[in-house]
Amino acid sequence: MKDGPNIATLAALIGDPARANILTALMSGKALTASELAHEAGVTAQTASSHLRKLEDGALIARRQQGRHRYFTLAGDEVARALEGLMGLAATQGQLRTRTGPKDQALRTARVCYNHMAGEMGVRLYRAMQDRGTFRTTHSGLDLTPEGYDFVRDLGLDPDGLPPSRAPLCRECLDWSMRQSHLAGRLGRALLSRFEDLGWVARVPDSRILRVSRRGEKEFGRILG
Amino acid sequence: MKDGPNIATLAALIGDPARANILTALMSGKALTASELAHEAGVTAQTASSHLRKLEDGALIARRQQGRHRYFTLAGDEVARALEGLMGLAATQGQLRTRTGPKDQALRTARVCYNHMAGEMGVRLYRAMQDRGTFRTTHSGLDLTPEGYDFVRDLGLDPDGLPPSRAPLCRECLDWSMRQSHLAGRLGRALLSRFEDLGWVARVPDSRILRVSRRGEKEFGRILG
DNA sequence: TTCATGCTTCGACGCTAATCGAAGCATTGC
DNA sequence: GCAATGCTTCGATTAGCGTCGAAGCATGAA
Repeated sequence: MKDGPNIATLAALIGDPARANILTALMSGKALTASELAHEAGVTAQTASSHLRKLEDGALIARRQQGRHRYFTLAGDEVARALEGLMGLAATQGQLRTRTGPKDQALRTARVCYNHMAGEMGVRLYRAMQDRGTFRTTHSGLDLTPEGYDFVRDLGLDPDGLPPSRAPLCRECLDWSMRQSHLAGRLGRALLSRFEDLGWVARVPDSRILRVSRRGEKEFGRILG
Repeated sequence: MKDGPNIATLAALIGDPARANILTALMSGKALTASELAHEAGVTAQTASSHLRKLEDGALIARRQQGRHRYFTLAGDEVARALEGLMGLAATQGQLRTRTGPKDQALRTARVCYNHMAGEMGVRLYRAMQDRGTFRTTHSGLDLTPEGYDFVRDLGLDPDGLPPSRAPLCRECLDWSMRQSHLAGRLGRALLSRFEDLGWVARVPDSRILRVSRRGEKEFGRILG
């Protein structure tokens, strides 16, 4: 048999604890330096350097030199999606790192998934948008209806004016904590960015947790009906 | 940081070549014996036994004793989905096992993805169904429209009479070769089964390849317009 | 230039885990 | 009961890889 793509080397690459920690840290969407990642992974700089090299060779992360720092990010959307997939499976098996502490609860409420919003807030928002007829499925994927355009414009975003990229405008992303989809794609990214600008949510430093402000609570409550 | 589920142990479990081969073989959806899997993985029976034990402890596969044979299957939908996700990422990186040989081509045309149809045929079918307005998105996921019910009934299936399970009726599954979605879920499973009964497609032994019969070509051509 | 910072390379150590031969249990068939 | 088949357990070997100390190399600051 041995059909299909070779997943062994890829999975082995993710399968080391230090590298998994690095990748998880990069799921915040931020670019982090080698030293920061070494600290996240709990290993020395030398060891981290070796891991980063392997991850880069495996095309899971990308590097960007800036001065004497080297910033690393996930190589792309595809990588983030596969990682979220693994997290989803791990979560169903109770393989949670922390035994549902307060931090875990905060993660489930709202968090960053690479560059869009995930967790309960993300899923509820996506559901509310669906119930308003924001989306339609076409053969090329998820698309905005005219009502959807209005909804997005009301939030102060122009769907046609988003920064172009290879990624689709709308895409579903399976949420590991909710076991339902939330919104990803260029629109998902733009929405999170917009919510931050509006001060509805704020990133907690050194974490993927999103803190929802009082104002955010109110505004989301209005949108979610 | 160290937020979220522990993906390292899970990925490490998948990351061994022998175990990856075993899991890939089980993606055919069939239940295979320990000896068959040992052969697929290219290791001796003892080694395979050790791997199977680990996979079972990791809740990736399930065993079923039958006489003096032990049959193994994937533990569920979730596992198949995560594996397909990894294959998707691996495929984008050109990590194909066989360098696009004839076998690879056949896999891309039509194959089994756990229990539903994937590859070009699967994606084209799903697209055609979408263009006919077969589906609508609700907050609980993908659902059939009245037109969708008619479409499925015309194929000789009763959507309400499908075998019950925890899995949703309709679900998207990202196709690693096409980079687009095909249909999974209980309906996806029922459709593949129906196509086999009708003789439109047939499984190639010891492989995930689906061979489309002449009659199948004609009928699919009719459906796909 | 000189020093400090950030990262990488080299080399050596240690440990985990994959592998298989041989033996041990079950289950089935005769 | 006895032999054959299918699978697992045990034990020993081996190879690979993660790890870190020490040194090397850039870049930027003083």
